[in-house]
Amino acid sequence: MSEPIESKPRWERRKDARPQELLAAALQQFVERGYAATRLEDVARSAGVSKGTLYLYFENKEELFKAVVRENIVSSIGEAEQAVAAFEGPSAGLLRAILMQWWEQVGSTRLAGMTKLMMAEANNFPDLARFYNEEVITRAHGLIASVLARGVARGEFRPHDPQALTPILVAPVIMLMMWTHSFVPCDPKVDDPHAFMNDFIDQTLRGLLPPGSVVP
Amino acid sequence: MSEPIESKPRWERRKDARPQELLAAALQQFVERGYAATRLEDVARSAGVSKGTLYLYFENKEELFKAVVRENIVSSIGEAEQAVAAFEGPSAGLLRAILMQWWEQVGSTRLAGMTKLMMAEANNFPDLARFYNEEVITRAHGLIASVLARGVARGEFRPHDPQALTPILVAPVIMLMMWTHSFVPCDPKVDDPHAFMNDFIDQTLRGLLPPGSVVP
Amino acid sequence: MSEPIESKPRWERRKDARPQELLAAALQQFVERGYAATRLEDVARSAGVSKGTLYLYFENKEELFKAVVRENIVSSIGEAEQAVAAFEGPSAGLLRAILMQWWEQVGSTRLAGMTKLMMAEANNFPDLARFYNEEVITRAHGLIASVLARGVARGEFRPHDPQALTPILVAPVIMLMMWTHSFVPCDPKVDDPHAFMNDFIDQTLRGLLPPGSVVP
Amino acid sequence: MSEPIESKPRWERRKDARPQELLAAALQQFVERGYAATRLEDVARSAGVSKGTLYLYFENKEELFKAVVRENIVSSIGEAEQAVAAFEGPSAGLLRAILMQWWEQVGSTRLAGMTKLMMAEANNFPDLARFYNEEVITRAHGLIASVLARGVARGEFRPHDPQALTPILVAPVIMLMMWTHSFVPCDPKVDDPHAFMNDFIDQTLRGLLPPGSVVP
DNA sequence: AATGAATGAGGTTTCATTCAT
DNA sequence: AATGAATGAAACCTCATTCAT
Repeated sequence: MSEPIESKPRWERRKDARPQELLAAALQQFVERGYAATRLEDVARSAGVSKGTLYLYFENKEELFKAVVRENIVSSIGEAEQAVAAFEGPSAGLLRAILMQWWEQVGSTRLAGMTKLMMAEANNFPDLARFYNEEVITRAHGLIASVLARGVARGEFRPHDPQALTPILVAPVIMLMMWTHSFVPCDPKVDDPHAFMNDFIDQTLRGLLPPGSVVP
Repeated sequence: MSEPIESKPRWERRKDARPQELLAAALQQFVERGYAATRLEDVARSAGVSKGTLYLYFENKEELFKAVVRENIVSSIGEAEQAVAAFEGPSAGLLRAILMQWWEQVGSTRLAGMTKLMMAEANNFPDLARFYNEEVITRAHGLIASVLARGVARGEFRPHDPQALTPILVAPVIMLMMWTHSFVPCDPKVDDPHAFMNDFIDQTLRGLLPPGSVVP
Repeated sequence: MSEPIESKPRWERRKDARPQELLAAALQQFVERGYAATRLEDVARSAGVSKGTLYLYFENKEELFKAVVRENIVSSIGEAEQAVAAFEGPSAGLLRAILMQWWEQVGSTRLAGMTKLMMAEANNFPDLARFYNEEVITRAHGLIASVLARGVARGEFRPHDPQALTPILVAPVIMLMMWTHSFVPCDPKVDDPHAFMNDFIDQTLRGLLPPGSVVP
Repeated sequence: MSEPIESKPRWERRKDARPQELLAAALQQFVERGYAATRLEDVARSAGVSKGTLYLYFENKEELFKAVVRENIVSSIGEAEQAVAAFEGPSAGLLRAILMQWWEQVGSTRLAGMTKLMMAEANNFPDLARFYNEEVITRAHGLIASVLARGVARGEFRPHDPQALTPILVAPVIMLMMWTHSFVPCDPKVDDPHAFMNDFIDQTLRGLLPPGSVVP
């Protein structure tokens, strides 16, 4: 919708550019409507080509979907991993920074739609699920867990098993993304994502206070 | 009693038992395939009846779905509301009880699939989303919020806005349900839901400690 | 199997044994909705019986329809025929009286619905059409034609072939009936049937003036 | 020209010819079976295409029907309106011409079946009825009324209200069309439509003679 | 390489008809 | 005789996929 129309004249498109344009159009449709409800005709039209052309590049709807997912899971996790490694200072700040960055770079962008898409369709596309799990989820969890472990090691967080706590800790961010792409249109219970993130981080850090400390 | 010769009737009259059987079959199919992908014929066959019979009991697919939700989920919430109203004792215990009950009656059963389904398809079925939001989400959130408010009022929880904290607090349970019906088959990161719930509740209650108290 | 070889005329079967209520209910539904759109369940409910009961009395929908038509074509034409035979006075008055009576006793009553029904379904039920044609149309036309012939014989109407003029003359009354049961709900172009009838008779009588007379 | 070996393609591309072919097939089916009873699959097969193809050209059954009406009937009325506007000479001749043309272009063709169909099914398809009333009936009536008004204005017809007389005047033509598609097969009372039309027009014009004139 | 007309299987819903009770 | 639960054959419409151009 907010995507500017490609202004290049049709006959000048380069062969190599085609698949990218198709994937971009498909991404938008899939994110907007889900897998089943996305009509290939809409994808084609939104990419400015005919339905038949899609089949020149992708065997069928399923393969197109898989290609979309693979293409768009270019995790910016790598950067985050480096940022964590280089960070100096209190772990609470690190955790806050990491989560806020996540929200800003992923959760509040179109990529959040991919997350929702994956949750919604993982069951129907097991190999995609495996792929996504390895490339994204496992690494992201590892990153969070490493921050937790750092906090524990430095005595800033209460002792706990970071691997176990990570999914719990991460859940609200993911839910916020999913919420935005599901129920918000019919009832925006969570109308201020920023406030949500702040409250969430506050509550989380309180829960991590080491024993013996006095609650502020 | 001498058994008469097996006459193998073309069909059987089971007026009273039917609705329950149909709802059970529908629940299974919906959870397994999602709303859009569930074919009424499959529901019917899985209940051992013909397609037409479904329409004797439910006006259409949407009403069938709503009936499944009402039968299984809404009723649970009703019980929980009563349990909360009748509860006496510390709010931490109440919160723990309510969340555990939720997990046991919904989260750990097939019903969890309904939650995942709704998140996945809410976008494409606004009427369903509205219904589910009103009948389930709003009521469930209200219930949790009331427990939080109770804790604040009794000085057991730190002061906060229960309406704002509820979605945050509730997120891990929902994520656990969604997880179960999406990525768990390919990588059971959360392999012990019970431990997950305990850790989650522990972390949550820690986060709710009132200011000035000493972290245990 | 127990069907006697003797082929009794269909429309004389067990007339007295048939529940009049079923036929009455069916008549109303057929007139209101037409053949195809009438649901046997509605007929049954409106007669206060179950769907199955209908099948105890009528083989199927088609036979029910035929029975309804046969039952309700009790032409009051007999009376009219006698009235015509006994009439003394100018033929214009006779024609006016006959047409007005037709409108009042048939056209403005529920029987008009039967006329429309027959026109609409004649093609799909040829034997009914034949039956209706013999019992109603032919006799009614004969009656009108006899009045025209009387007028010609007495020098009151211009010379013409009554058999040929009758369908022309009769058309507006029939159209008025059909109109009432088709387009009037969406656009009551003919909102005053009485005025319609008066204008129609006036125009008709003018058209019948004998040559040489001066138009009033 | 040597005919190439028959390759028998699964289907043929005929973009330009298709709509006409489909409309022709639809007209035939609608007239033959009625609106409700016409199955789009039959229309398709009768046009030599598949069900889906129909939907490439027409949004749904209703739009297909409207297109048939527009293509065949509405266009005729347009021509007639122009003919009336351009006509010079006595109004009796105009009226005769217009009615005869109507008979020849619509009444005596398959299109007459559409008129019958609309009368038969208007009740059950209010949208169709509204459409037909606006596009056909109102315009046709307006046309006739304008001719009557012209005759009155020129002193050729007796003074009267054209709006009121039109439905009366038009009835015999419509009845003739309906007749043809209902009872004629079982009893061709009206066996010579041309004679019918002539007698009808004669009778009508006689009825329109201005006061004081001498009946010929 | 690209098109887009054509296909046809598949989905929801309706309702005349059957038959166990 | 009466019931009404159950059936299943259509009917409309959609859309992934194919293929002649």
